[in-house]
Parts: sequence; C-alpha cells; structure tokens
Amino acid sequence: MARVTAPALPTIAPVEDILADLEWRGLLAQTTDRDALARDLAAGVVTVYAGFDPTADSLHVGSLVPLLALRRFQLAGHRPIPLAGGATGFIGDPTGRTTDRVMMTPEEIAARIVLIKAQLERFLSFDDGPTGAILADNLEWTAPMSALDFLRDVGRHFPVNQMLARESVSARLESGGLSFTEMSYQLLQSLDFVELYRRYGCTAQIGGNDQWGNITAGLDLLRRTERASGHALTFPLVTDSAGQKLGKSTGGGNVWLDPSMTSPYALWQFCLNVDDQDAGTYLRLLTFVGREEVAALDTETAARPFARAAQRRLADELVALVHGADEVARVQAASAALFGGGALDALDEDTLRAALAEAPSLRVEGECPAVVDLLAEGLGLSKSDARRAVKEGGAYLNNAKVVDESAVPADSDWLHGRFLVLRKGKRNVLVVERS
RNA sequence: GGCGGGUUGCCCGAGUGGUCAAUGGGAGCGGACUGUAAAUCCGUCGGCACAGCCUACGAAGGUUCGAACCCUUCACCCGCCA
Repeated sequence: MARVTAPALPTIAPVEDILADLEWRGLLAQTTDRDALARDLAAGVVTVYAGFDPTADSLHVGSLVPLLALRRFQLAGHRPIPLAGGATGFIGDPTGRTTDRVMMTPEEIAARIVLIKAQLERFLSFDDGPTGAILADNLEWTAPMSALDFLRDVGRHFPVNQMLARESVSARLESGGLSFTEMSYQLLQSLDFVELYRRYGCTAQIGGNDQWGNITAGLDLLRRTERASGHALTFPLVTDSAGQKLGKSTGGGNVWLDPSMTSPYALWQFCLNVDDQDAGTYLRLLTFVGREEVAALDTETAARPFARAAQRRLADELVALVHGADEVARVQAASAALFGGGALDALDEDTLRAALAEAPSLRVEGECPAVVDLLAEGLGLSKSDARRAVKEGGAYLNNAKVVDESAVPADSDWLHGRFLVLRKGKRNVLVVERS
C-alpha cells in the first residue's frame, strides 16, 4: 500500500528555543525579567496560562495568537492552561474600550462558555503527561466567593491610586469614566492568576500587550498573597498594514473559527486576500511553519507576488489547523473552480457540487427568482444592495455581466441542468442549485 | 439633590423651522488598473412594490400648513456644585 503523498498539514516545525522562536515570530512585546523566564523555561515544565473571554459565540482569528502561543509552549515542553472567562465575561474588560460593555445575562454567558471551551480544546493536547493542557474556567472559583471575601482577600491588596494609573482605567477616565464594576476587572484577572498558581503551580501568563497592566497586577497579587514570583509575557497588538485589527475581514466583520459563522471556504479566501506585506507576518503569527520555510515564502512572494505563495500557504495551514486537513482539499477545489476564470460549463458536476458545500450557496425549487433576488437571498444583501450591484455592473451570472435589473436566469444558464454561479464583484461568489 | 452641556446614519461629525434621506471625513461596496493584493482614479453608500413611496436625527407627546431643528416629559452620558 502506497503512502499518502499529500503533505501533512498543518506543518509543525521543531523549535529549540521557545523564547527565540516567539521573538522571531514577532510575538514578544514585553516580558518581566526575561533571563529569569529563560532560566525557568530551561529548568523544567513551566505552567502557562492565557485567558479567553466569551465576547461572542466563537473565538476569532485574532484569538488564535494567544491560543497558538499556548500550543507553542506545549510543544516546547510546558503545560498550557487555556482559561475560559466565565466570570470575567460577566464584567467585561474595559481595556481598549471607550464605553461600557453591554452586559449579557448569565444564561447567555454560560451558553457561550460551552462553545468557547470546545474551541479551546481543539488546539491543545489534553494528555495525562506533565505537559497535558488543563481547561479552566474562572467562574469555578469566583462564583462561590462572597462579596465580602472578595473585598477582604483580594480588594485589600489593590491600591486605588495604582489602579487609577493603569492605562486601561486612565484612558476611560479621560473619555467619560467607567463603573466600579469594570474597574474590578483587573482584580478578577489577578485572582485568576493566583488561583491557577495555587491549583496548578501556574507561574506565567501570556496575552496581548494591552493586557500588560492586568497581567502585572496579577503578579503583584501573587507576590502579596503567595510570596511567589511569576512571569508575564505579552504579544504586540497585531494590526495589518492598514491598521486594522487582525482577523477583520474586508467586510469589516470578524473571521470566526466556528464553521457555521465563517465557513472553511471563507477562511481560506480571507487568507488568500491578505495583503502581500502582511502575508509573511501572518504566517509567523498564525502557523507553526518554521523559519527557513517562511523566509523562502517571503522571497517567493516578493519575486512573484501574483502567485501569492505565502497567502496560499497561510490559507492551507490555517484551514488545516482550524478545520482539519481534510477540509483543505475541498476548499482548494471549490476556490479553484469558482475563480478558475475559464468557462464555467467546462467544470464537471462533482467540482460544482463541492463548491456548493464550501461557498455560500442557495437551493431553489420551482420557479427561479430573478438574479437580484438570488443575490440578495444568497449573500445576505438588502434588495437595494443587490439591485445596486447590477446597476454598477458588478453582478455576474456564470461569469457574464448581468445588465438587466429584472433578469431571470434562462433555462440554458443552468450548468449541467442544475447549477448557477452568481458573483457580486470579484470575490463574492454564490452557487445556486435547483432540484 | 441643584445647575449647565450633550444624545444625528457602520464610526467620527456638520446641520438648528421648509430647498434634509440630511454637508464633510473614515470604513464598506462596485467599476477602471491589476494578481481574488496594495496604491490611485471614478461611482456608490437607510429600506422597498425604486422616475415613486416608506421609515429615520435618544424615547414619548405637543406647537406648526410644515420639525433633526421650537416646547414638554422621560431615559442615558458628561461637567460643575451639594
């Protein structure tokens, strides 16, 4: 039996020095005493945690930075703890916000936590060994605590003048103030660090650079209550070359990990459309591809930008990481079919069917609606938007421009008698199937 | 509790009785150019049964032939005072 020749995705390049690797990837913004951290990492298993608040029903591509960083630590022989913010999600982190968060009901948060936890579990190995990951939820130790205990045991250690000085708080004071509830966020996060230390000997917390204040607050609390010292490590806040936060699609929406919110196809397309100058950066941040290979891809992209080698690799790696290697081939086939540029009637039925599963699609029965209605329905546009697309010459039926706003697909338009490929602009494709 | 300021479309932000679906900027979308990239230029940018109609300027009432704009009450935010 011949071995399967398809490359094993995702690629996991071996790493000798975790800190050096993080630095090369552009994942090191600040650390507390770096030499001490390096010594601890070299001396044995270090338990590292990162927190994930349930701000939506799914994590998004941006959340992958800390999550994959946990995995990087695990691969380097350390124990990762992904922490779901069942309690902190209640409060809402004021960091980087100018107004109060909208409070969610406990039921909403609980439902979200279930979803988030399932996603956190996908990226780490939860074996019984010394580096097996531990899934934690800060509601576990926060919920049983009384308000009095909290104020006495935790609040006591927080000088208000220091809290006020923190960037996340002072920024809010400038822009209209914040509630006591929100200001308490840093106490909760600090308590998490201490609890994870007590329970699992966790001595390091990682997060975005905007979390620096919250993380060091935790270190302070750890020192005061446990007389223990820990480490903080933050990543630079990643933005693309246009200053957008990582993981925002061109449409402005988040690129989610949940396939029902962002399809594998959409994720792959998102990667393929990454700016040339961001592709290498993303490869470093969001994949485990090694140094030499990334350098080669950078060179290749600079030499033949139109081939988008880095973007393609990023797309393959990320889809494999998030949705599994099996999904990659399907998505590639769908993308090739829909963007092949050739005559669509040359495509075979199987390819079209595959595209149907990956790309936005629509099923019609009986009489076929007008092109405008199909676009609106299938791509989630308003009728006005769809009509406008036609008016502006941006609507295509089987790669032919649609000029008439009231056009209805003719019988001869159906590929293989049952498929239509509609497009709005260059990259929004819709496959329609009739039964 | 008192006084003052504020609440406009996805965001910022003009407008202060008719000419306002509401100036401008950003984001987004479409086109041209390309490589499903960037930059640039042009267009577009509430909804719909689309040469028209409907809904909108925090909420509810009122004045008026006519209100985002004037009045009243309410909600929320900010500042100062208690």
